[in-house]
Amino acid sequence: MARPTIVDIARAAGVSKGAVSFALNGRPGVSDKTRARVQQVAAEMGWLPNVAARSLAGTRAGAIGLVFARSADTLSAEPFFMRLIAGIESELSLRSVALVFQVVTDHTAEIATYRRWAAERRVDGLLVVDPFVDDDRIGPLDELAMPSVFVGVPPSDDLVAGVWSDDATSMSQVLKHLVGLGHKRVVRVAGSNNHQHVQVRNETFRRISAELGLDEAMIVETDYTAEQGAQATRAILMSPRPPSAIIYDNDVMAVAGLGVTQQLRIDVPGELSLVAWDDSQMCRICHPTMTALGRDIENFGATAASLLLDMLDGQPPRKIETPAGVLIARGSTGPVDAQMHTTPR
Amino acid sequence: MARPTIVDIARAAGVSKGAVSFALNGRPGVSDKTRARVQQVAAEMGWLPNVAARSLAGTRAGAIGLVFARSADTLSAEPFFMRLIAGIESELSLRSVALVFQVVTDHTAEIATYRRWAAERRVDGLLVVDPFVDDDRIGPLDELAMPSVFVGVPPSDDLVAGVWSDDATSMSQVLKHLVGLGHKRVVRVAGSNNHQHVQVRNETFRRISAELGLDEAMIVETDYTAEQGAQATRAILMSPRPPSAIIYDNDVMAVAGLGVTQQLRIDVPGELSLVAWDDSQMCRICHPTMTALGRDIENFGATAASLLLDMLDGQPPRKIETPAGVLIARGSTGPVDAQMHTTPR
DNA sequence: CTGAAAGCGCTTACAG
DNA sequence: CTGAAAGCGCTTACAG
Repeated sequence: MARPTIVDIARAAGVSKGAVSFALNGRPGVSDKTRARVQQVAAEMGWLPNVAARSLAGTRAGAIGLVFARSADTLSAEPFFMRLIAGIESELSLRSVALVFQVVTDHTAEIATYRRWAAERRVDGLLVVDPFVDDDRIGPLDELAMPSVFVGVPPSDDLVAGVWSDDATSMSQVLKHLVGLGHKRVVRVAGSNNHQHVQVRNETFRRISAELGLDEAMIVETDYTAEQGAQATRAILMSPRPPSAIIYDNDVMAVAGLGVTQQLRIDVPGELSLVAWDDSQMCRICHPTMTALGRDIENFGATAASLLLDMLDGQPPRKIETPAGVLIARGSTGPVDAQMHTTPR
Repeated sequence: MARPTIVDIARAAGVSKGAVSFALNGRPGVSDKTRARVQQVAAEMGWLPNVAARSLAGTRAGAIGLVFARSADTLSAEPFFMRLIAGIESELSLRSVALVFQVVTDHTAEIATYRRWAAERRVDGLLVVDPFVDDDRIGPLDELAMPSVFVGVPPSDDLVAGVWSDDATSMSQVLKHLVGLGHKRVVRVAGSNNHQHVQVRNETFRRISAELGLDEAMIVETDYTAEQGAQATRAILMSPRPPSAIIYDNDVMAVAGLGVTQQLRIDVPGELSLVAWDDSQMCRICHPTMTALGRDIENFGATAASLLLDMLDGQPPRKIETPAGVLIARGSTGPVDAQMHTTPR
C-alpha cells in the first residue's frame, strides 16, 4: 500500500486528523490513552511525517544547514572537517534531523547559500564554521533571522550562540610539556590571523610563554596548508637563532614540517621537537610519530548541533565551552640538548 | 516585505498563478513574451521557490541524498571522500539542488536512512558509494523506487546506473612505470575484497602482471586503515622473498607503509619502491614524496551527480566510465638494484 | 495560449 | 478533551 498519511492513521485509530497531529507531536489536546493508541497505530503502519507538508504548514523543515567555505584541497587534507561532520551527524540522527551540506569557495557564495536556503525554507537553522574577526556573515545572518550557532568562536557580544574549546588550558598543557623537557625557545606556526580562534590561541601562547619564563614568543602566520607549513618551518630553522620546539596550528602543517626536518637532516626529537594541534591518523603514521594536542572534535560538533537543536525547540541561545584537548606525547618531542642549540646550523 | 510567492508575481505580472508556474518552470503553455515578463518580475522580486510547497505538490524535493557508511576514522583520514563531495557539490550548485548528507556506521543504518528519506520525501535521488559484491542495498533501493547512481562500480547487469573509473589503464600505467625501473616482484596491498572495485583492480593487477612478465602477482587484503597498511607492509618485508615494489590501494596505507620502512631502516626508493593509489597532500608532504596514481576525484563526483540529475530530468539511466588516473612519479619509486634483492633481509 | 480550481500532507486556531 | 475547516505555496489537469 502507499505511504500512510495522518488521514489513514486517523481513520485506523478512530480519531480526527488534528488529534493525530497533536498526539504525534507530543502536544497537549489529547488524552494519554488516545495519544498512546495513535502512536501505536502510527508505528504499526510505518508512518513518517512528510517533511514537505510539515514544513509548508509552517513549522520546521526538519533540517539544518552547514556550509564549508574552503577549497577542496584544505577540506580533504584536514581530518578535522569530516570529524566535525561525523559529530554533528551523531546528534542530528538521534533527533531525526537531516543535514543539508554545501561546499563553496568563499564567504560571498556562503552568504548566497544562506539566503537561498532561507528563501526556499530549506533549513531551520545553521551551523557556521570558521568564525572571522569582524565576520561579514553576521549581518546577513541577522537579517535572515535564521537561528545560528557559531562553531569554534570565542565568547563575544556580537554572537548570540556558539561553542568553542578551552584553548587556554590546551596551550598551557603543550607549553608545560615542552618546558618540562627543558625547552626555552618555542615558535608557534599559526593559522590565518583572520580567524578568531587563531587570535585567541596567539594571545594565550604569548601570555603563557611569558608566565613560564620562555624566550620571546614568536608566531608565524600561515594559511594552514602543507605548503606554507613547510615553508614556515624552513624559514624558522634557517633563522639566526632557531627554536628548539615548534607548535603547529594543525596536523597537516606539523607533518609537513617534519618532512622539512628530514630534508634538512635535522634530527627530531634530538635537535628539534614538534607538536601538532589536533591529533589524527597522520600524526600516528609519520615517523617519528607526532606529539599532538588531541581534541574530541566529534564531541565538539555534537555539542554545536545539540545547542542549535535546543534553540529550535525554543530554548534560549547559549555559549558553550567544550573541554580542553589532551596532550598525546609521542616521538616528535624530547628533551632539549642545550649544547646543540649554541651551534648555529 | 515578506518573501514573495507566485501569487505576488502573478499579480505584478498581471497573469494567473498557473501561468507563472509554467513560465518559471520552462513548460509550454505560455507565450514567449509572457514567459520573459514573468521571469523578469520574479527575478526583480527575488523570488525563489519554496521547496516544501514544490515537493508537496508532487514534484521534486530539490535535493539528493548521500550516505557514507564508514567510521569517522576512515572518512577523516582519507582525503578521497571530501574531494568526492566537493565534486558532487560543484555539479549540484550549478542546478540549485541541495545535498542531504549523512554519516552512519553500517549498511543497515544506511538502508534505514534511505527508507526514512523516501518516506519523508526528503530527496529525489541517491548517490550510493562503496559498492559491494552482492550488495545488500540493491533490493531495498529497488523497492523504494528511488533513482540511484552507484559511484565507483564496475559495469554489471545488476545496476542500472553508475560511474566508475578506468582502473585497467591506471593499473597498467603503474605497472609499466615499475617494470621500466627494472622491478620484477611487485605486491599489491588491496582494500577489502568485498568492494567491487577492489576485485576489479585485483583481477587487472593479476592480468597485467602476467602480461608484463612479472613474478607471481601477490595480493594482501586489508581494511584500508593505516594500521593494516603498516601491518601488511611489515609482513611483506619480513617474508622470505620480499618484493622490490609495493602498490597500495590508498594514500593512507602507502604513507603508513613508508613509516614502517623508516622503522626497519629500509631505504626508499633505494631498496624498495612504493606507489599510492590516489594522490593527496599526504603524498606530497611525506619524505621521500610518494609516487601516486592521481585520479580526478572531483570530476568523478561531478560526473556521478550530473548523471543522477539527468535521470531526475527524465533521461535514461546510464553507465559512465571516467578517465583513468595519471601516474605522478615522485621520490618513492626508483630503479631496482638487483644485488640488494638477492640478500635476504 | 490563459484562467479558475483542486489537491499534495501537514499544523493550528476555532468552535463545540 | 475532540472535531471540522482553513491555509501553507506550489503544480497540474481541466475548461475556456
